[in-house]
This record gives sequence, structure tokens and C-alpha cells, in this order.
Amino acid sequence: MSEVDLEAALKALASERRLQILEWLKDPVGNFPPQEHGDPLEHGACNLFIVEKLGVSQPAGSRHLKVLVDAGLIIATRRKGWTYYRRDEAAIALLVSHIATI
Amino acid sequence: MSEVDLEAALKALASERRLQILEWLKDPVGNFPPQEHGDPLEHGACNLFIVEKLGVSQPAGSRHLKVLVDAGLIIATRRKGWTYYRRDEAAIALLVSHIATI
DNA sequence: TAACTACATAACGTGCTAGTTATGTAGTTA
DNA sequence: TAACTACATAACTAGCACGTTATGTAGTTA
Repeated sequence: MSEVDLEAALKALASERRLQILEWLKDPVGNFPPQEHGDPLEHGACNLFIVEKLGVSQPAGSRHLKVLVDAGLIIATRRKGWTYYRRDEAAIALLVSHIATI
Repeated sequence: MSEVDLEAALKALASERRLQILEWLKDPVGNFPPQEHGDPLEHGACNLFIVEKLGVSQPAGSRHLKVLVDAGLIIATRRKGWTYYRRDEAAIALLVSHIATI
């Protein structure tokens, strides 16, 4: 994400649930159950855990995650049939620096 | 605005038109015609000028301004029948500092 | 007071967002 | 191969955002 679409990124952030997801992903180990496979520190938290913790249906949860992925704020990793999500700290920092010029 | 409602502020920012308004208000003198009354540096730009430059109807323009006012990002001043808007730099800086912790 | 002006409010249409349940599909496991 | 699992997609609904035109209203000016 070299070019920042400020409006798109702000729309992605302007949601209580998605802010919540980003917050949880700061500490995947502390915020989610232990994962059998997939290192939470390396790849992030499992889709299923995030969706369940959100308390919405699976499609609704997956869509929120997709919005964050499309905005370049989190990174998805598929592994062994599961999908893990982690924050893209570099992209978030870049976005924050852009927002700071508002 | 001591308490920051992050979601509400982000929703206010997540609009091309409102980002545009905030940008214009950085330099009211440069971005708008000279005003008969109301110092643009002290009170900001006149509602009419902003709405016209947005290129939308008067009610639509006024609503965008109201969203920004309600989010605490700009300050409205009524004077002699006109309403002027200026950035609330302190509030914006505070908001940016909160966003930086996302 | 009367007319005008600036802005707000009302009423309405349209498209997007976010939720749901149902179903499809690709990859994993037995 | 067959069954299962994780996730995506489809189809639908409800609510909100944003635009419009029409109208109301408060403050200013003559």
C-alpha cells in the first residue's frame, strides 16, 4: 500500500466492530484461545475465533475482516484450511501519518 | 471535546466532501472569495462559499458542515446573519493523537 | 413594518452498509 | 474416494447516508 486512499481507509476504520478487531489483534495471544496450528504471533488470530468473539454470524464477521484486508490494514494468511489475520503495522503507521495531516 | 468518540469522529472524516472542507479551511483566505464581513482568519469561511465550492445543494452542504460541527472538528460562528466555520485545531490534534493509538 | 437573505427543516428517492439464513466450494482428513 | 470443515457467496431485509426540491424561520436591512 504505497498509495493511501484516505477516504477508503477511514471508512474501513469507521466501525465499532472493526476498531474492536484491530484492538484485539494487538494481542492475539491474550485475546483469543490457544491455536492448535498457526503461530498467533507470526500469522495472527484465526478467523473462527475473531468471528465468534465479535458475536455476529460467520458471513458478517468474514465481511468485516475482508473490509480491513481490502483497506490494507490487516494481512490474511491461509494455512492448513484455516485463515489467520494479523495487523499490518507498517500500513497502519503509514495511514496514521496521513491522517495526521488532515 | 474532552471525551473522544472515535467511531463518530471517524465516520465524520470518512467522506471525500468533508475531508475537502477540512482541507479548504486550512487556508480560508486562499480558498474562498474575500468576505465583506467576518474575518476569515478569525471566524473562518462563510457557509455560502463552502456550499457553493462543494457543488451540492444548500441543504446537502449545510448537513456536511453540521456533521463536522457535531463531531467537534470545526467551530461555527454566527454573525450578522452569516455563519462562519473554522477548524478546531485543538480538537483535530486530539483526535489525531487518539487515532495514532489504533 | 415589510421585504429580503441565510440557513434550517421536511419530505422524499436511491444507494450503500450490515445483519440474517441458505447454499456453494475448496482444501483437509480419514 | 468420501466426509468433513472452513470459509465464501447468494439472496434477502432493515437502517442509515447523501442527494434532491420545497418550505419554514429567524435575523437583517430598507
